Amino acid sequence: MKIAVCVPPSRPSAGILPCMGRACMFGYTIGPGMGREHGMSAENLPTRYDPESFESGWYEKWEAAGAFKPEINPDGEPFCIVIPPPNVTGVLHIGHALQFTLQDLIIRWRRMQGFKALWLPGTDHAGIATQVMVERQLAKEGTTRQEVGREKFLERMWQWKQEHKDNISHQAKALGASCDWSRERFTLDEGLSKAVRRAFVTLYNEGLIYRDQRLINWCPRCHTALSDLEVVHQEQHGKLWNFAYPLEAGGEIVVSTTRPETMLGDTAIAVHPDDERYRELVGSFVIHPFLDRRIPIIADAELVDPEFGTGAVKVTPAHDPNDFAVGKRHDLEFINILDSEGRINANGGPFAGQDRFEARTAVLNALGQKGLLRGERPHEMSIGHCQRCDTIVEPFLSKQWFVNAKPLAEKALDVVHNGDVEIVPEFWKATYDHWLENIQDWCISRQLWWGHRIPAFTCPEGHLHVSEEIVTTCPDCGAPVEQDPDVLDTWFSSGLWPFSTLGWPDQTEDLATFYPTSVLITGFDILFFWVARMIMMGCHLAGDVPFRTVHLTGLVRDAKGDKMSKTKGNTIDPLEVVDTYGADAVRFTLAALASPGRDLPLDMSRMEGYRGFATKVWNAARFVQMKLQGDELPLEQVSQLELEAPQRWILSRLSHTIASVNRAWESFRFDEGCHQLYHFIWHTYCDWYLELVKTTSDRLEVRSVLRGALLEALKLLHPVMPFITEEIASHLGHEGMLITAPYPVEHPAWEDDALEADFAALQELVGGLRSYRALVGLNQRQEVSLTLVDAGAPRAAFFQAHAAQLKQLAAVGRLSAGPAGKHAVEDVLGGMEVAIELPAGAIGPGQREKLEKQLDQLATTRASIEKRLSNPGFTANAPSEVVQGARDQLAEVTARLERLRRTVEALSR
RNA sequence: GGGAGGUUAGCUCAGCGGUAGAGCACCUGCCUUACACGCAGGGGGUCGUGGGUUCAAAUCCCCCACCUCCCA
Repeated sequence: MKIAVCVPPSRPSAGILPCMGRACMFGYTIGPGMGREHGMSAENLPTRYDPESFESGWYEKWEAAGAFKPEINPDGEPFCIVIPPPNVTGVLHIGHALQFTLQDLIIRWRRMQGFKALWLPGTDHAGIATQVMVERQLAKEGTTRQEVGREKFLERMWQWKQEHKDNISHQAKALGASCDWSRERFTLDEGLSKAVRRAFVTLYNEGLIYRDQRLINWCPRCHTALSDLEVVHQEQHGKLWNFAYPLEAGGEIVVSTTRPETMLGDTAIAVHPDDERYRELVGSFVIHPFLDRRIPIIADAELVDPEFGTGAVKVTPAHDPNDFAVGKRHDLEFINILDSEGRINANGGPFAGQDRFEARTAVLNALGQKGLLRGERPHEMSIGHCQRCDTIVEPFLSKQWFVNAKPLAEKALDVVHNGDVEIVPEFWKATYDHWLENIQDWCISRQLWWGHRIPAFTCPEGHLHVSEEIVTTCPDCGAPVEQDPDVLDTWFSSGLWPFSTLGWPDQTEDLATFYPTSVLITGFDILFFWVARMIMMGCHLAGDVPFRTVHLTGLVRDAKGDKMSKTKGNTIDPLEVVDTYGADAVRFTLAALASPGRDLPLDMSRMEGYRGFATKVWNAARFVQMKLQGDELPLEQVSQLELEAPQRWILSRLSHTIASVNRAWESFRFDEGCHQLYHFIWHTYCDWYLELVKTTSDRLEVRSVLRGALLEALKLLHPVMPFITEEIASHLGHEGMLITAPYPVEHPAWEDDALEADFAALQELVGGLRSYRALVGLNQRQEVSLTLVDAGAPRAAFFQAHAAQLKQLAAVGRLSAGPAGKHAVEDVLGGMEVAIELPAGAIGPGQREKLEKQLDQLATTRASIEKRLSNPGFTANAPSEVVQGARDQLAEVTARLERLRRTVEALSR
């Protein structure tokens, strides 16, 4: 294959229409005075569309040409997308393929429009998730990370990261992702780590990051704190137990609990202050049945609902968020009864060493033995699980680092309200607002090894120093210091991604050029985790919003609409479907299914259908190629000649299509753009235009339009189907690659509504003729005679002039004007009265029945229009064009009714 | 409990104030020299229920039902 490396023309800055005068616009390099011949050197397109044979080749050519780098359009306006970095946890799934497709579509479109377009790729270290993977690997080898040691363990992590990162890049390339790999980033890169340290220190110095002993979510499996967002609440059938605490003064008080084992940490019993039943007891004490402890009875209106259970509540400040607040309010003792594994610690007395669930049973048994159990009943409750390993999380008292999120959230709310950041689809704003308005402080420290080490240093004296640079000795006392062993929440570094990847905190050229970035495309499921935090961090640290627009996509689901998951086994491997259907079909399918704000039920039959579309394009191109002689003119030249109607018509349709496709991309209506492309190429260009010109395709201007319109359509399609469009264009003698060709722009001069109306009439006439042919079972090629009854009608001349096309499209053997023949079917088609001469006896009783059914339908239609028109309110209030439309329609229906009735009557004789 | 989205042809979804659309599936003819991953023709919907606004409502407003998701 001939490889032409495109040297892109310098173009005016983006947003401005590319110069129409430039000869290379339509792919030709035109020397002085002479169009260079094309096409003769290009090989014929193979008969079979075989995506595998050319896809990877094109990717290499694009990359070799530097087409993915923004510098390819040095003078363009900057346009930037940073990739939502896939986790290095594993391989990409079809949801990534969706997002890669949409991002690539937008970036290719903008690049072709002349923008200095950057799509910056990268991956995320995904702290817990990845560490869990490697820990599992170690477990299989019969060891643990503690045994291996921090240093060796991290080596394993980096090894894992490298393998998976390579795999991810490979998958992205197979999909055609045109990202600038020279700018690829990883969240643990030195530059990004520096950004993390700067962010941490800055926020710390501003008082927005602090360390505190608080109740956090603890995963006993991962041995780490989690943020609230990383806890997944699941409804579960539990039990509510009642048991009695003996009163110090004799008697008992019965409390209800879903977690009896926590009674080991109880430091109060709370009742409602207005509750008559317990008023006397407030201020007295109960005796702990297993531990040597007196526990006060307190009154708290906030915690206690007197209607619920017995109206008395045990209070465990160190193991329940509500109780924690009570503990603070009443200055209670905070007794931690668990260790980091979720086992009862020494504070649990006789139960020490037992797992939390064993302890539950043991405590219940012990209560039973002491005769303190007072019954149980089923209870529905919501239990928090670790997002990564599904272990039940434990509210746990622990010293952690937090971000004071409220001040950051306020700004993040502002920028969305005032439009600095646009959220698409808009309805997500409500969810975004709600979350930010109720935001809680964000626990950012993790007891993991894989991540950014917290830049905090402490000496044995307890002096704390937070510093971007490594501290070795305490500036206060000179003692050696130790760095905080913990790492930061992955989302902390992800929150910096749009600017850390561009070089922040250094004031790099990329940062100056591309920040704020233009668009973020990501799934709605990480709106809080990531999108909101990027906005908070960007506004606060980078001084501006991280992106102008965020487009939230739906989730890819299986054909039945179920969520994909490995356990269900309904996941789809992007590489596998690319192998089966070709990357272009996969991309087109995903983009066409991407209706705003909706999930994408992915049915393989859709994929097959769009592979069919790719094949259609391929075959259309083969047809065109067969007609070419090598001297075709570029579209801009040929469109200035006196063209015949079919050529002017396809250019008019093309221009309208170009306009709607651009509009669709502009508004993220990927579905709409794809449907426009599909319809134009298949149902306009192939079904009608190719058929219209089959008899005239030897002429230069016809061949030129045939080729030129196809090339324009290919450019229009290129952002969705980059490979096939590139491959075909090269075979049609297009000079230079489509990836850097100017994106088509609307040509108002080509648009001709009157002509389109004529062609719509022609299509209706052809459709009618085919219908009658099918009605009587006439072969599609068997000729019929057509009479234009009202020879003076304006459209008669148009039809007469296109007798050749009528023959080609509807096998009209003889076209005449004048009165209808005796045995003709009369009808009104394409806005004029026509008579179709069918072979004698073609219409039998069966056909007559169908015609009569048609008559009934027409009569019904007419009645409804008449009803509308007879309403004085309608004629008085409706816009005149609507009323006129109804009148025209009535006239046409009436005319058809008369003609058809005449036909049926004639048949009856 | 709070919030968001959905309910349109067998399936998956567009349309969101002026005569019900697409793709796939289905039925009937066709290998018409680009394409059977095709060509042509066709059947199929009281647009979730009930009210209201309007000359006109799938489309706007209200009530309800059911489904999905998020937050607590």
